[in-house]
Amino acid sequence: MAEDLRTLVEQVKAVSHPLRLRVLALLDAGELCVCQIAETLQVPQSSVSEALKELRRAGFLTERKEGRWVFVSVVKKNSIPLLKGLLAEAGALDEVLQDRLRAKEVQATAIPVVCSRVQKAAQPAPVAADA
Amino acid sequence: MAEDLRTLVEQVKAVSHPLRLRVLALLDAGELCVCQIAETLQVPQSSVSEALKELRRAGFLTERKEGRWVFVSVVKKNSIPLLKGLLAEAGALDEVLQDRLRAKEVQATAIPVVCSRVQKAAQPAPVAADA
DNA sequence: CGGTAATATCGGAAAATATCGAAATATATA
DNA sequence: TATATATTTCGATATTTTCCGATATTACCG
Repeated sequence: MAEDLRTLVEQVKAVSHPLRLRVLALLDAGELCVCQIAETLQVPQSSVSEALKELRRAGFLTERKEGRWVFVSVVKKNSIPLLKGLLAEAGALDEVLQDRLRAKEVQATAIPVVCSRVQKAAQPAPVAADA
Repeated sequence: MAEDLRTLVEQVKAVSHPLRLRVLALLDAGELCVCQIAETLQVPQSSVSEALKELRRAGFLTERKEGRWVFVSVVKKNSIPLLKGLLAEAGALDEVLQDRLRAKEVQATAIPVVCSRVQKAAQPAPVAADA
């Protein structure tokens, strides 16, 4: 529960953005690490990182570090009525359900493989051979 | 219930703003006309009008016209989980409760008086007498 | 240590939004 | 019709946000 209007507005702002809401709704189905999110949603890793920063600031996430991986998940949402209502709606959306299916697939692959795939995707462009 | 992510984000955006959220929370306590809102919150009437426009677009308001006055109120909120959660939080905030008290006071005055007061407040500045 | 892998932060140009006075639109009433 | 009144829309500026490649940071490994 927010304690003032300013805080509540900040929380709302945190989810008033397609990627951030998508990430939140995705995580509501279970924890993922940053590169898994980037791969699932097919967006640059830095964008995911920034999205997570905002969601964290709003108090919507908890984290668990495992080596260099950061696993993120949604806080117990009953403590935040706003989250409960929001995720109830989001969880019913096709796009969100599809993201979750995609996440399942991503999870079937070993994390280091997923991560390196995300790194590769960030490369400028593989300038067709120099031979 | 929003039917896609884009729509849901638009709804969230509509309330990711101090004035808009304040107005929504205020109206949750009962209908008011535009000038009553402006007077209660002590903000320019055009700002209230713009705030209402966004809230309307999001589907959060219903209107009732009475002469030149427009009375606005919040839609039945159980149909929108997001609203339910949000207003549950907002309704507990001091600032919102105080706004509602102020609205009660404003409602004790006849509407035309309130409206003209709001109009006056918009004047540039009453350049101290010409006698 | 040096190297590599995962994540975070920065830079900064483009796009979006906020703000509020002024002008335009209704809607009354005389 | 003319005038006043309540609300909406416009205009123009200021501020904030978005986006993502490049770079920094952190953590592990040999």
